[in-house]
Amino acid sequence: MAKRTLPPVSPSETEILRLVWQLGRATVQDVCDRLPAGRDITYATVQTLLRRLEKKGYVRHYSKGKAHVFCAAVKSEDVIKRSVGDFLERLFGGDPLPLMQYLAEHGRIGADDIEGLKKLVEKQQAGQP
Amino acid sequence: MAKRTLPPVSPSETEILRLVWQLGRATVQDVCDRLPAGRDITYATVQTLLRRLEKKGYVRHYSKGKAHVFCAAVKSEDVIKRSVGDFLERLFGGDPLPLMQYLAEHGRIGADDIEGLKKLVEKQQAGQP
DNA sequence: TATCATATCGTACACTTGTACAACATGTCA
DNA sequence: TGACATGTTGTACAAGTGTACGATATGATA
Repeated sequence: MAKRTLPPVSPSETEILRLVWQLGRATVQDVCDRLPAGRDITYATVQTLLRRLEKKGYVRHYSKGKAHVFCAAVKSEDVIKRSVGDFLERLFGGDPLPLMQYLAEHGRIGADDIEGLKKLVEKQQAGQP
Repeated sequence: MAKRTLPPVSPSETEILRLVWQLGRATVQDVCDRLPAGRDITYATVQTLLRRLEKKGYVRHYSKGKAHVFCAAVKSEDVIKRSVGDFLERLFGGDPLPLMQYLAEHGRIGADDIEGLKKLVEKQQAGQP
C-alpha cells in the first residue's frame, strides 16, 4: 500500500461519490440523473463536486467524446470506514451499539434482516477468541 | 408545538453537544475534561462551540459564580434523528441496512446485542401491520 | 482590599463548503 | 462546413467551520 489519508470528503461530495460507486463509471449527466428526486442542484454544481473529488483523489476520469467519464479511485469500504467511524465518534462517542439500536427502532428493519446480521456477527467472531 | 427547524449542527458542535447530554449540566471546563484523549482543542474553542450551540438553540445556560453552566435545550433523539437520517442519505442513499451490516461486521457487536436488537425490531413491528 | 486565577466576550482569520455563472471548446448533424 | 447542443474550465462568492488570541470581568484568597 502506498497512500493514505486523503483529505476529508464533505457531505455533498460523499453524496456524489456514492453515486459514482453505484454507477461504476459515470458522466456528470449520469450522476445528475441519479440524484434523488427533490435534490435540486445544477449540472454545474455536480461538476464542481466531481472536480473536487478528483482533486482530493477519490475519483479519476478519462475522456469519451467531449465528455468526462468518472470512476472511483478508492474502495467504498475505505470511505465508509472513515465516515462511519467519524460519525460514530461525534454523535455516540464511538460506541456503535446505540446507533444500531436507533436503526433497529426507526429504520424499518425486518426480523429477517436481524437474522442476517446475526450471521455476520457470528462469522466475524469466529476470528476473535 | 411551536418550534421550527433549528440551524444545522456542525460535526464539532455535535461532539460538544453530545458531552452536554452526557453530563446533564456542564461548564466549559467540564466539557473540556470529558473530551476524548487526543482531542486537542483549547478551552477557548470549546467555549466558542458552546456559544454557537446556544445561538443556534441547542443549549441554554445559567450562571453559577462566574462560570456558565450549560444544559441541552433539545432532546438528543431529535438531533440523532436528523443526523442519522442525513448521514444515511449521503452515504447509503437512505437505506439503513448496509449501515447495520457494516456495524455488525466491524463494530465489535456481540451476539447478545443482536438478540436485543431483535426484540426492538419485534416490538417496533407490533405497531405496523 | 489588592491580587490572582479563572471566566467570558469580542473578534479574527484562514479554509472549506455549497452553489453556480460566463466563457470557451468540441463533437454532431443538416 | 457552419450552427447547435452539450461539455469543460475558470472563477466567484457568501456562509459556515474550526480554531484561538487578547481584553476584560469577577469570584476567591491572603
